Amino acid sequence: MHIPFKISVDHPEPLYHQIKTQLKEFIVSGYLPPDTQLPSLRKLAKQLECSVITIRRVYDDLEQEGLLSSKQGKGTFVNPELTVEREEYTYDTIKTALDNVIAQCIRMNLSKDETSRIFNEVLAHHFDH
Amino acid sequence: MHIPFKISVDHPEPLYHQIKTQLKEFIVSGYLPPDTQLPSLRKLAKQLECSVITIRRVYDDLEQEGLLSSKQGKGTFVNPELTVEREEYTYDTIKTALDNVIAQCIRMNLSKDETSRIFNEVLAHHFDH
DNA sequence: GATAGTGTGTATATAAACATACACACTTTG
DNA sequence: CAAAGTGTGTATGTTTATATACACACTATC
Repeated sequence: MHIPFKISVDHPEPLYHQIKTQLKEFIVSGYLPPDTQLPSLRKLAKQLECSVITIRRVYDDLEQEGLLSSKQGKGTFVNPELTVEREEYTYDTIKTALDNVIAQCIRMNLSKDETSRIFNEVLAHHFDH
Repeated sequence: MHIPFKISVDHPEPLYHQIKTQLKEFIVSGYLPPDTQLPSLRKLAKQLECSVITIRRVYDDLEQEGLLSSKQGKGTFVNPELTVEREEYTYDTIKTALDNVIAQCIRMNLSKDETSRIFNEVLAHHFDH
């Protein structure tokens, strides 16, 4: 299957971290429900144009955190017994991200109204098409 | 002088990049106007609890980009001849940041209304106190 | 003029991120 | 059953980020 990752090598954040964060979001949101089979290490590495080790790091980390379950010869699945506080995780994640952006706006002397204007512009662009 | 950097070692982004980005924002916004003297390498390294090399990298990079001007024995200053398209830079920077957060919201299946609600909550918290 | 403080040049070292490669054990497919 | 595909173990190597250290040239202060 193809997962719509949005990865950038120009991003200052390490690749493995970008992939891990997004994969986690797909899982927690329910986009990838429990028992869903993920692409193999080699397939995802190829899709995202990176090495198998990088993907392996992501899958290992998320297995440690209980989100994934891997079996040799079979593949890697979203943990069937996964239970997450979806709303809490979602809220905390987005709140933290917005906190950082708004701190950025303040550093750049952007007014509250300007901030809202840009936000609503970007929001409309993402949702109304 | 003391600059209100917001740096986190837990952040997945390299230190030098966090510092560079924020310093650039302070300059472009006018918070640090042209001809302002910045803290010395050693002072800022001490303030931010990192090595001189890291700060040097930031100052060197921003000097390459024309935002800073360094002179041996004197110090580092915001380039007196700095001209930036403040509004364009500000808009592009914030738009990109919000683009990424809203992509995150979509990955997590957050609705448009929920997204707006959290945004306005965080915005109020930053501006109304 | 001596001292303190400034940036600049340079070196060594460690840790993290990532690539490439090989081999093995296990499972699935034809 | 052989081949293809899966995760697991392991190794080597390169690049990036960062730390620590030293020395030098220049400027400012007392």
